[in-house]
Amino acid sequence: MRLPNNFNEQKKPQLFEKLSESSLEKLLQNSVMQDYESGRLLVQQGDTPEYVYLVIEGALKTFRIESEEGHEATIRMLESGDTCMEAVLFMGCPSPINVQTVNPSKILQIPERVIKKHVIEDSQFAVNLLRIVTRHYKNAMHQIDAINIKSPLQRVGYYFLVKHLDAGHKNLDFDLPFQKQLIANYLGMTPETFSRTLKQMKSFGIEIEGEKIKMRDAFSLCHFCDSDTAAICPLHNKEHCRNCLLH
Amino acid sequence: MRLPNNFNEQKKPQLFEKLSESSLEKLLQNSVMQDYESGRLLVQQGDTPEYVYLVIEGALKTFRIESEEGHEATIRMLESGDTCMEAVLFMGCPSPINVQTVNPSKILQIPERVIKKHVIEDSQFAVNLLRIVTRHYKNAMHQIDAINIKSPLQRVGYYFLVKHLDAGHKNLDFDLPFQKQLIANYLGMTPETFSRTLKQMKSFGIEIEGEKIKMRDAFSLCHFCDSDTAAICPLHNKEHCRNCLLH
DNA sequence: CGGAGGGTTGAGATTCATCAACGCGTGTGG
DNA sequence: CCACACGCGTTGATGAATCTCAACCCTCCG
Repeated sequence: MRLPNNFNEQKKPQLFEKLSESSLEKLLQNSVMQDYESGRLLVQQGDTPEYVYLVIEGALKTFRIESEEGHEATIRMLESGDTCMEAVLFMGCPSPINVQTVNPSKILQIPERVIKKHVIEDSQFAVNLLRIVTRHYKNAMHQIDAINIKSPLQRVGYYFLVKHLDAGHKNLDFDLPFQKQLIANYLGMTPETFSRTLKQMKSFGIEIEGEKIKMRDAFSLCHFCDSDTAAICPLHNKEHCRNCLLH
Repeated sequence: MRLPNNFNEQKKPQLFEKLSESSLEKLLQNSVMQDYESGRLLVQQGDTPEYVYLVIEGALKTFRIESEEGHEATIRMLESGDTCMEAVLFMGCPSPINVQTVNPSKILQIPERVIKKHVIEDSQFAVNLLRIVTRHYKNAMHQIDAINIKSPLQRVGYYFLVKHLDAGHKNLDFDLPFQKQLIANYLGMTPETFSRTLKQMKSFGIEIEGEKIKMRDAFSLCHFCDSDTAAICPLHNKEHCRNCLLH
């Protein structure tokens, strides 16, 4: 079992970060690499969790379904390098979420037992898990307040800001990593309102062409910043962010 | 530093669960017990996290504030035995949340350094933290789908169901543990709609008198159950839940 | 060429927030 | 002891915002 080189070179907390060779080997030896077609349901609400899923290539979404109408609420959207179900393993209950591929995907699956055993044996691994789960939790908190108290415009703006910082703050262009329907649902709105909101973004100096996003300048998205995102932004407090609400 | 006896006798995952005497002692020796009046702000968005807070008596809420209008989004409401800021410690960023007392409270504060060091030294403690954080995350996921795809009636119903199961499924009566404003905000609605929704609950056999909730029978709330809550319900699949949407 | 899926646009309906007023219980100060 | 103010909860009328439904365009693909 081998992973692509420089698979771990990302800024997000990673499952295998700083693990010793032997520790990593133990995990990989008991894991399975698998290919899936797009739209494949890997986990259903109510299933007992069996694996942690690590996306090698492709994309997944995790979501909940309401029983009556069948409406979906997207919890997370995962790209290459992301994991899911690590948190669910430790909840001690059936899975509260569905997991589904949204593209053809290559997935590494690590069995539940292997993970639980390894947490006890390797405290670095435990810390990695803690970092990952808390990161998820942080995003969830942002989602909650976004849906509760932010306007659609603010939600899209904040989403763009995060994507922009992810892409490196020097790039004034970036791509939407998922199809618009999916992003819309993740942001708690219909595709229609998402589309309408995108047009409003023009007045902030943001041009949208298909999935390409182009910012007029590096400060176009400052308007949507908040205190815990400012801490990540390399422009914060160096040159004063023009529209920053924090000032 | 001593804790009340049988402080650990709860079904929720607890910070000090299964710790050895010496391990527990190390934690408590470096902690501070403090009393606060109601309404005291313990942590602000943007602060660097300094403590984990364990509620001995009283109540806290954690919430986020939107910059423009000052609207609040409640993330969690804590009672005696609950902790907060454990997750934030491992996010590696300024606190994304505010923490405030909603009652006069007695709080045990464990410094950040003590926690981080102890996670490495005692893997049982690491697992405890994982359990707690994943529990929070689970609740956050429920909040997200509640606000996204559930009607106010369903949100209140589900909230009641959880409180009912918390209180022990044999009790047909239980109390609202917080003031209605707060619960309303937690559920992502105004106090007005919360009040109006409470009246609708009567048609499901739920009587509300002030903060007292009285269920007509043990199945009154089955209508609001979902797959991951059913796993906790002692009535599930024994006697078939009458209105259960899962069947 | 035709169909399917994603995205956009428009018109209408619904729902919840907003605003305002009131009742009620409590605590306070004259 | 009473008057009053205050906070919380409730109720009603109004309006705005977003969802819904429908039609249309586009691209991709068989």
